[in-house]
Amino acid sequence: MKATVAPEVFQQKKPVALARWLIGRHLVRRLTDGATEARMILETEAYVGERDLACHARAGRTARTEVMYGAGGVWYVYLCYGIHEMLNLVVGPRDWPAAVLIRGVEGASGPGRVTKTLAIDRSLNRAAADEASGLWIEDRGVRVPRGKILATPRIGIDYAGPVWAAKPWRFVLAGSARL
DNA sequence: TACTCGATCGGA
DNA sequence: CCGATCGAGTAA
Repeated sequence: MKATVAPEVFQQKKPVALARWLIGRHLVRRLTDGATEARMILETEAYVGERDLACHARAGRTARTEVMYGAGGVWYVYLCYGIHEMLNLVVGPRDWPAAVLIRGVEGASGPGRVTKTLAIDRSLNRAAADEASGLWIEDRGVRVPRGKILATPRIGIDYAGPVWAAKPWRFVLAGSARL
């Protein structure tokens, strides 16, 4: 079983639920030589709207965050620490900024490693999550029991303050990453 | 235009 | 524990 996930799925106003649901789905990349590589998603984080002080959209609409204000189903890729490309999937309806950070896939733990491993960079920013862009999500029928998905606070966002830093919006397939 | 600080990682 | 490395956001 293999099915590209339709963009509408990511337009639901449920970033946290979508972040959890993405665990067990596959991130699929088509390389320049035409070959495709699919890796199961093992770790994600949800960033939820302008109120969420950990979310880039806390600053409102800017050149960088504009992509998050579009309808879900497109990629938001940005450079972090001047070194690492971070891959996010924009989620939620139009004018409601939210995204899910892909923090880990099979064989690559950590957001910077995910992008490096799959040759993902800012050229994919604002691109649709479909086969035409060369990077998309598939549901290959893997069933992940709810109890196998752990929820923890998000990583590296202490600047957001104790309330937002404590939100359990990071999801990890049990045993696939450190807590 | 100047300055600050990262949704991280690898090496000491 | 620390340095790398650069662009977005903010203040001026």
